[in-house]
Amino acid sequence: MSQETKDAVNKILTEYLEVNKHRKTSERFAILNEIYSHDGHFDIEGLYLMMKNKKYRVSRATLYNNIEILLDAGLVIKHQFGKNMAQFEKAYKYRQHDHLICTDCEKVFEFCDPRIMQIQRSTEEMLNFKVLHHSLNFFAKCRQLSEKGSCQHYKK
Amino acid sequence: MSQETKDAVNKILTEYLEVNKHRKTSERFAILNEIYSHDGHFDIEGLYLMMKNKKYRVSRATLYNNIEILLDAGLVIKHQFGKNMAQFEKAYKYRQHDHLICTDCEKVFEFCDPRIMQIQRSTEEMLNFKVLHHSLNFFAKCRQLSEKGSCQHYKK
DNA sequence: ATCCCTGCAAAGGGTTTGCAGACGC
DNA sequence: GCGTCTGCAAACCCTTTGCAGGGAT
Repeated sequence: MSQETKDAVNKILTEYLEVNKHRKTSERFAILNEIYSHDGHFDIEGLYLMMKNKKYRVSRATLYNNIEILLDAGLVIKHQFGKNMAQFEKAYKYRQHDHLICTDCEKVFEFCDPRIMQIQRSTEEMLNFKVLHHSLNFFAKCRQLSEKGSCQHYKK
Repeated sequence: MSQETKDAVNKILTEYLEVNKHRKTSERFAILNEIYSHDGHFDIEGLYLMMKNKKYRVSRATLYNNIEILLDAGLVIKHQFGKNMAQFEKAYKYRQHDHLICTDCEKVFEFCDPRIMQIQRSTEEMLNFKVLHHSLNFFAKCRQLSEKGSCQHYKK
């Protein structure tokens, strides 16, 4: 992740905190920067461990509290891929995309289809809502599994 | 829900249990019939209370166990609308549809758009998967709230 | 008669909460 | 200095699990 992007998200967070009269604590910026140092999805426990490994002193409670702020600031997106555990990913300058989850190995693939925005516009008009964000997930079986009897992309 | 539909889903469950060598217990059919006696979404706790109120003797563990069977039999669909609690709805002869969740009052609206199937087909080809099911949710703000300062459709 | 399925209660795991101390403002 | 934010641990809630008894085959 470029320094340019990190500067941009730090600025967005600063402004968000000022506008909403929240304090600019070091933890808040540390969490944001940790998130923007990695690609892909993460969960709270993983984020906690990553920061702990770097000798960063953060509590799980602070992560839970601040992920809400980052969600509200539009810097992070939350997903529920069918498990009880929430997963997140960074949102800034990350192209709009959706997910396909392998029902066999649970690996998550991304894809992008502009037609989802057309559906969104139609739905907004039909129901008289303003859509803030969406979540489209396909749960699918790998064709290699169907054809060869085993899934070729097991997680980890 | 018509008797015709109830007969049909009971038959589907019977065949599913026979094919998969599971026992045809009275609880399984009672749960199925309870689910098909209501419209809209439900969670396990709600289903438990509904059956308990009818003096039906079922345990939560049995509900959790058997909702898995109903999911696998294609008679029920599972949703995770961003809460930690899973929500379900009946699947048989219920037209394909997706959901818009009001970010203000959390009420869930349904809509139907055939273009989602086009996206599904494209994604299947691109990633070489066979999609089993999908989930599309729009999280949106009610225009009445934006314009009038209050949401007009509070839950319950 | 076998052994899968059920009910009950306890355990599990992710998330939230309460509170004392720390620190942004 | 005031009031919010943090860290810690306990509480919470939904879900899963273990086990003994019961019912389907």
